[in-house]
Amino acid sequence: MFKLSKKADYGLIAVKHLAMHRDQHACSATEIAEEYGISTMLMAKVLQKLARQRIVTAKHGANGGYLLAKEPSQITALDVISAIDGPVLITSCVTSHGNCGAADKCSVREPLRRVNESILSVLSTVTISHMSEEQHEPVLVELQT
Amino acid sequence: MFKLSKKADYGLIAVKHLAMHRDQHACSATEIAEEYGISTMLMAKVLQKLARQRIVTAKHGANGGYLLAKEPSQITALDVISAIDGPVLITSCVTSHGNCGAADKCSVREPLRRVNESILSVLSTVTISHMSEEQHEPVLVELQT
DNA sequence: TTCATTTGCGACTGAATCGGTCTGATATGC
DNA sequence: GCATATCAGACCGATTCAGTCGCAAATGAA
Repeated sequence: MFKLSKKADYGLIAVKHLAMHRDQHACSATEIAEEYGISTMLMAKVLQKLARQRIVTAKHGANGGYLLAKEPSQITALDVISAIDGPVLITSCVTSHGNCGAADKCSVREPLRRVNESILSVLSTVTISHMSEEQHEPVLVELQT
Repeated sequence: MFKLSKKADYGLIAVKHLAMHRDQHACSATEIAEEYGISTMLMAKVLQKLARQRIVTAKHGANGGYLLAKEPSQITALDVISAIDGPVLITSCVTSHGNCGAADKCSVREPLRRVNESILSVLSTVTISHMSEEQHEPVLVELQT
């Protein structure tokens, strides 16, 4: 529980890799997968999802591969994670079409919604360029308790 | 992914319920379960885990039940969640006995560790009394990017 | 002291999710 | 035309999760 899926994990690795190698050649799924010892098939799938959400752009054909579609500072961890795993919702109650049967009785829905907001805020504060930098300046995130 | 388990969810509901009924009688698992339309068996299991982690205290026997072991302001969401689901780790890499095979190659481990810290910080800032109050004062959480 | 009530704990099951694979189609450069 | 890539969806096995059951132990009340 409360864990990133491996696919999302691989997505972050891939995007960071692309960020470090940009303005160079396009990186193929195979290239990235081998670099980090990850299954080629799986990495390909992850990159496809990232491409569909326009986080990376794909170049078909020989010597093709993937390139970042935006500046690393414009891509947040949340972008990558939700591109791969769908929207980040810490409880099933929080979903737009509230399907939680006990919704009317549930007393923790609203507080959890606020916790969810805070986590989204954390994830969208961290960008790929943050993840590549060495220095780590603290940032303050406002949290509605 | 990135979702609270239902058990953790129920745990928060139960603890909040106990917070609202404290200084009254001890609440049995059955009582709480029925109040929110949750399986009695499952709620009992959840409360047992909370008792084992000394978040609630159990009273055996007839008219027994559970009571909060601490002040609601001293119980954080993180306490409840990790009592039920174990430590909160957003990736398997982050664990103490780093079992991630590609650990040495993995370039996102350190950044994700910091994101994990931030989430822990959010979860441990929100207390049960916060979740019971109506007013929601913003709190600033420091986030190491 | 007997009995109903309630917690404690581990084993178990069915369902859902997840990691990972395979196949085939399509696009592109040489 | 062929090798190299991406694209899309079906597919499977393993793990995890929600929920159940049975039995033991503690406690209060009759």
